[in-house]
Amino acid sequence: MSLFSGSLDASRRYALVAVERGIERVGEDGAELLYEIPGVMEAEGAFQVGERVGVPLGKQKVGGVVVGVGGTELLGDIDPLKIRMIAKRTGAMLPGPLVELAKWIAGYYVCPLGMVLGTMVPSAVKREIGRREEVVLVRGDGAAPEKMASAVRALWEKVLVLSSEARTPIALKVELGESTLRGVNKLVKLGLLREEMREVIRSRGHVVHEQAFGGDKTVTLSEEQRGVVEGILADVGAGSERAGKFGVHLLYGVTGSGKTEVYLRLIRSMLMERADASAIVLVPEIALTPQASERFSQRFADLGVAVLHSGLSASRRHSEWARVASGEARVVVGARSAVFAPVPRLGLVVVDEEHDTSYKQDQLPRYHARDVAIKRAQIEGCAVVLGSATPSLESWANAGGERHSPQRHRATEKESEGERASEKGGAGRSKYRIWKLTKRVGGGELPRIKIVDMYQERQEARQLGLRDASVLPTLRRALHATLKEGSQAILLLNRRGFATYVGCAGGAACGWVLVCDRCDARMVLHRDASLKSGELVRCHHCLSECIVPRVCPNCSRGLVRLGAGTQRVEEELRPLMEDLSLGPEALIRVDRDTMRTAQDYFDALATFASGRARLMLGTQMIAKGLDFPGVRLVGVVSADTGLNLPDFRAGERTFQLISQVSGRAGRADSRGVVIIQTMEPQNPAIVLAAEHAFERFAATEIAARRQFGLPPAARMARVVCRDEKQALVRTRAVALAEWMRAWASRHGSGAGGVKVRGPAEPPVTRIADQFRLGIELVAPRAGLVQEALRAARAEGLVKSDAKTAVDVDPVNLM
DNA sequence: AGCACGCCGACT
DNA sequence: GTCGGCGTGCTC
Repeated sequence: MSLFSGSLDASRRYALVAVERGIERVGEDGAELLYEIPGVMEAEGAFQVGERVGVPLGKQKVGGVVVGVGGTELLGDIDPLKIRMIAKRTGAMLPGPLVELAKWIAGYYVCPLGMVLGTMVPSAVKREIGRREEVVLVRGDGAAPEKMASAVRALWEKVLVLSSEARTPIALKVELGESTLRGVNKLVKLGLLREEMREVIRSRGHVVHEQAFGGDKTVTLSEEQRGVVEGILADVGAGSERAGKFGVHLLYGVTGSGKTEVYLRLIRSMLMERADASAIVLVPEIALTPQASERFSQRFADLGVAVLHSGLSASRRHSEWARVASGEARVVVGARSAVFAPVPRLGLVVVDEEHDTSYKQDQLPRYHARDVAIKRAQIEGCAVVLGSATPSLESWANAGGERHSPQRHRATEKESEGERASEKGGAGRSKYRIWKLTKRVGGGELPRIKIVDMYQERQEARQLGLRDASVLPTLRRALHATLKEGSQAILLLNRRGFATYVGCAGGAACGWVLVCDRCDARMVLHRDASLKSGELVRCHHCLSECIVPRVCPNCSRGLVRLGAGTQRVEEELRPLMEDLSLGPEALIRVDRDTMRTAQDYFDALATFASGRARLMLGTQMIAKGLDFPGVRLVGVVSADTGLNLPDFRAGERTFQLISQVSGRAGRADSRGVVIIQTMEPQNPAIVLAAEHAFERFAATEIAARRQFGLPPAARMARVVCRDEKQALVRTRAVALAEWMRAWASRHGSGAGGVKVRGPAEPPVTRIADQFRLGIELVAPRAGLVQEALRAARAEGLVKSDAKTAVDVDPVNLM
């Protein structure tokens, strides 16, 4: 407590601080706490909104961000005696627009402001990792004395030619061409140079070695690319007074059509035009490959590039953050959280592979980086470019993609026009501008995609004596031929482990299946050479592991290992590699089990790029990112893994995954081949993906979503209640759903209002001993959904605690 | 995150 | 009557 507390002094300064650890009261105001600014701190420099501070909260000290500064008027009805002093200025600072963005996120995703601000600051920055004080030399005010040794005078003359910025003694020595510090020290003694302390972020931590991939070649743009670049620049108002206008641009370009080159040109133009501006490029984490980062680093070496990938050490992360904040690095390339890069002024945002679901954070705050990027661009007044070969249906609908479609279906035409008018407030104008790249650069053709029916193929396999094979005859023959001719192949199976489950050999007669004792899910069998048994089962939900029993605990029969994951396919293909006289290194498996660190992943990609590996087998990790010119064949071992999920986006996901992985096959000089194994050869998601018919897929899918009142035709939020006691979840979920329905009927139900669905059991009803029940809110406008959630929160029915999860715009149905 | 507060069951 | 279990709410 201050010595002077009690005597209210109008000259006191206060700061509203949003503390990082959850203060529940969410809402327009009241969630932040008021602290007094100590006079001595203010004297060092005025406090600003966005400054990160340490404050006492109860008995501990916590971090928080200043969201308001003022005098006694901030006190309101708070007892002045309760107000404590800010304990520390951390030196970290969020630019004003980021604080505004945080407020929007807190409102939109219905979570505490402090939590949002807390996630905007990387933990390496909070923990001040790599922060050091070092001595630097600056030119003093004193004049050179009359009497000076000639060598010293000569040195001083050299110093006067240099710029006046501060340097470390060593740096100065090197710059002056001296071999020792002797001369520099002499100048300090004479008072010509003055010592000062400076704070630096030193990162000595290891940097992930980035293999050379041939680097960046400046290419000439195709007609199409040039049209897009010029069109977007014109829309942004480049070259005019109003350069820097907000606008969302959806760049829909087939795989290999050179979207990246378009981003590069746009960034160059925007940053040359506005010398104080920076650009942010978001990519899915897994696509943040050395190849991609090298391309940006080389092209923008003059502007400074910060690449934020998961392989960075904490100190490096901190120093990159500082470089971005200072404007030293004006191009930021990173995954989801890079949308919070503290650039001094934003000139352009690019969201590559905008449909990618990894942009949605699955923990609090559950934000979608693409949508946050759009909001940030709106706040800062700049353009956003969303790029994809398979745009999310949300973005496609926002861009009015259906109307631009050349093969619009006559059947849906009338309906969609009518609906759109009401959806877009009657104007019928699209929120985003759409730009298309329809041709591959260099004139390459899209790969030929062949669908094979797994029922038929299995029969053939049995005749050939291939029992329980996952890679069936057609794909097997193509793989054999491809490897034999010296080309490379990629095989996708979106399932880790060896077998998807373990069951009783008695089959239906017994029915026993090995399930997790803490979750309502089957356990996945993984081979593990380090164990005596050579295998274990793991729950992919709670990560618990156990040893496989020898016999069925129910009936003592033997056990069978059913369903194939990447490990089993790897084992199945080893003999094929040997047949072709290829060594073990020719086949690499890329999934979360083999790729523990970013370095492992980069090494694997480098091995494949070098041609030492000929076949890359993996999960969706291998579906995006790199271009490997040697790849002639892409195989999808089972297109059905995602198709049968109880998620209304299952078809969309499958379409995207097939399109993405197909894009890896064949480039400029040779047409690639893609073989898709499926049990549902008639499924539209697969058939249309095979025909490269995104626009037709989107049109039919959006029509279906509209019919069922699902996104993008509506907006959705989910609330999942969790509890150890099943009865308690039910009570809470039912109470919440009933309250929501009552609220909805009071606030205009029917087509224009909020619809409440559930409570309903999610696909996995129990995870880590927590029973779960979900409630869905659906409304034509996002604002309505939030209004409903906020009202429920005000009632105390919804909290962001361990027992409740609120997810606005969910991308997977948890 | 801690920690005080308070409501309810078990025991001196 | 009191002790202490833990579930709930507050921290400027």
